[in-house]
Amino acid sequence: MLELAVLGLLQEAPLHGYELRQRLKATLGTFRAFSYGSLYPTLRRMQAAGWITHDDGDATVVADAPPLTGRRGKVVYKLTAEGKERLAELLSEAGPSAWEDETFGVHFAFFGQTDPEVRVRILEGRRSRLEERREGVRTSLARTRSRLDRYTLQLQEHGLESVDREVRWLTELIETERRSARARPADPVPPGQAGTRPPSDVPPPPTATGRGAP
Amino acid sequence: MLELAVLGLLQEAPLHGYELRQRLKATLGTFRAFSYGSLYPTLRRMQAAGWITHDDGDATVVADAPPLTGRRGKVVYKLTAEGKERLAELLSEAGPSAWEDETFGVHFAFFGQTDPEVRVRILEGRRSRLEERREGVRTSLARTRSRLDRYTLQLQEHGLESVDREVRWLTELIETERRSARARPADPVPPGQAGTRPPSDVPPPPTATGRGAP
DNA sequence: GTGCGATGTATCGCCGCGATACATCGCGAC
DNA sequence: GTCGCGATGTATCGCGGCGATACATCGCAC
Repeated sequence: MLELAVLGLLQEAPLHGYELRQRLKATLGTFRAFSYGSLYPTLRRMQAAGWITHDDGDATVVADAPPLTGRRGKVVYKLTAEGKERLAELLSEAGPSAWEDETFGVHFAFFGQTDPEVRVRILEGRRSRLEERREGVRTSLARTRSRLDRYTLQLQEHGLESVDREVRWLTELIETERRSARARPADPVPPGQAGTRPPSDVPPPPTATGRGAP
Repeated sequence: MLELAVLGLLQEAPLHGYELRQRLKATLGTFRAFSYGSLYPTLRRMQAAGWITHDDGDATVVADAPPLTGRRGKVVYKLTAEGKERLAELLSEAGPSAWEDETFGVHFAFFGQTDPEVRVRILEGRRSRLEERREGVRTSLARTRSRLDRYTLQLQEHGLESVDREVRWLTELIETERRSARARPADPVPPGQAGTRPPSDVPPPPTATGRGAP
């Protein structure tokens, strides 16, 4: 989760912890926090796994600075070759691990680096996931509606409408993806491995954000 | 968090673990899971704290059943007097602890047992919280819009619209609360302590759910 | 020249989640 | 009539994220 986010961000440019967190907030802030309390341990884990290296800048340069004060240099992280492989692997995943509530946002944020085929499959997966849930809530709501507290009901209905909204959003996105896939054929994974391609040239931006009737 | 949810549910009726979880899903399912992995430890903690007791039903009744098979009776939990006090205390809180993302839903779900004054303050607190966040995202979006990836942008905008939607929802709810407060005066906390009252008679249900233009 | 807010690295304890294990019960298929 | 299966029921474990917190440096304003 955080792992994917970090790999995705470092793919674009080497960063140090603080900056990483800023980007995290800027990119995913609407729905996810990612405090240092998870970031640093994750970085440690990833380094141990060999996905990233820390090219720790100062420290060596200012080697004659008072070592007792614990002179701390910025620790700049960047991807290793294995890290890039790992990223490609994560980005090519199109299963539940990509469309569950907690993960979907992160995967979506890096759609720019994701294979078009995978994009569609993830979007569809999430949509049917949400549709399932919606049906569940709807029926359980129909059964218990009368017995329910006024506020509980209101909460339920607000949640239901949120889900509805996201389903509509996803449907729009899927259609857009389909359209640009049709406009750009000769893409159905000709060479060996899929998902490893970084380009992901943005398709003709179709004016985005269906500004229609909300 | 879970603590409040459990207290709130047990206030309505004694329940055992499994049932408790069902209710939890039914009441908050749209936005919160609450697996057994948190439920049982919480129940344990709450019992240790003295908020609840388990009137474990069977086990004693069928005392002659083979004890080696570990005959397990349903464990029915119910509130103690201290538990009721604790619940009242939690329900009377109208600070950030009541309107943050994770907590708001639970507090709202038990608005039926909450003092009308507190209800309004929580709703307003949440609303300004969301408005703050919205402003933050909006400006940061305005600054970086051009540099942003197509998908990141889309994600951001969808998030922003979600926040907008919730703000509108809250505004509606606040107005409704205000209206029923005006219709039912002589309520501004006449006796000693506030928030301790369980009645919370539902105000004249104003046909709910603004079925207007969505 | 001093204080304060942004930058920067890091840890700690808490809490919730998903997976899993295991036992019982009621019911329909065969 | 029994066999299995899905619902009911209690419980644990490890993982990962969160908020609070600590502490150090830097640049700038007053």
